[in-house]
Amino acid sequence: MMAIRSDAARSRERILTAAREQDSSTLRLNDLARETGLGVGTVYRHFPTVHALVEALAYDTLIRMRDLSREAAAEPDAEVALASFLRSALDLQLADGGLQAVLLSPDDETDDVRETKREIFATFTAVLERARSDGAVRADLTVEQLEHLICGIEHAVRLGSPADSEPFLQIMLAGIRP
Amino acid sequence: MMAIRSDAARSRERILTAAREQDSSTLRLNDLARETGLGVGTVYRHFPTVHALVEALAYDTLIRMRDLSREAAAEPDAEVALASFLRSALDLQLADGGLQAVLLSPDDETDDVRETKREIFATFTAVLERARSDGAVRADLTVEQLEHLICGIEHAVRLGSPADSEPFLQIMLAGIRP
DNA sequence: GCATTAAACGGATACTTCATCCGCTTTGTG
DNA sequence: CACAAAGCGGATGAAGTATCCGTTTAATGC
Repeated sequence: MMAIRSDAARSRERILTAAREQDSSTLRLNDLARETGLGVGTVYRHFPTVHALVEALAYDTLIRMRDLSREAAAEPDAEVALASFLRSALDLQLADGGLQAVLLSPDDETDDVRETKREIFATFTAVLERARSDGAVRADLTVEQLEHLICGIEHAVRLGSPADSEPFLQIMLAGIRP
Repeated sequence: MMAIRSDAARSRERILTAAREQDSSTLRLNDLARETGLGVGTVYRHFPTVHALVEALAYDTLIRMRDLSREAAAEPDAEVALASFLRSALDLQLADGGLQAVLLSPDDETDDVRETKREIFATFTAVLERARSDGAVRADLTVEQLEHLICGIEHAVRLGSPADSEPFLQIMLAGIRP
């Protein structure tokens, strides 16, 4: 059996490196081909769609999110745990412009991404459940709603300055209490 | 001097009518030409860009927003006035998918739109000012921040169901209190 | 009515962007 | 070193975008 070929690994890295210098919302596969000196065919074989590339770019951030989720879940105080989880999620989504799309997409390109997302959502559910039974959040709030709210806050911060991040998060945290 | 020609008025209405049947985020000027039976040149003369068309489509909603703003500002209780203003803004933005872009755009196509937006923001500023001096909202919150938060909530609601609108608004209203 | 002309109309067409296909090249293995 | 299997490249066709200009039409003045 044949391992991953060295030229393919090199091409892949060249594409990812070039893509990291761009805004994920305006990525153009043909442009990356020109910038890297690779053929368009090569770029499209590695990443058949822009979303496949965005997902590959976001994978490191996703792993970081999983790790921070675990840490948040280990926090004894349920309300602190939830706040910590939400702050991490918001910070990472602001740092990685493609993460929101990856988190919300129902179709993951790779099993690694699917499994990592699964763990993050499971942890999130547990943290919210604990906060709920402590009476620290509104009883009717679901994980999906909170996820959407974080995406909304991300959007709001992007409309203004990154400095709005913390005040907006505080407003959300204050607002979700019973 | 020549008034607006009747054929031009008819073409304009045909385009607007056809455009209203579509999602404002996926409007295609060439498609509208085909659907209306008009030439592409005609469509592009009336609306040189998609944004020009979106703005024309949103104008009625914008007028409605201005009227509801005036009503909210007439409310004696400052906190109720602010809540009323924000609820109207959210509802209208959810009803008109192009309104957010029109409100946030710094470049308005027509003077009517510019003037209407100016009045809405002036009213909004006055309502927020009054709520602030009543101690009904956080002292450091600006009009821009609140505007962005409403856009964020709109985004969050669009990610889920319209039924999330009221709970999300409640969370925001609770969160912006001191 | 009819002539005049400014304005509007239409759609061919040039330009840009997107994604595939397939002949050629490179890599790793026996 | 031969020979698959995998990867590479870029010409190319399909799709979308927007302009230009010759033709038509509506309003106005006589």
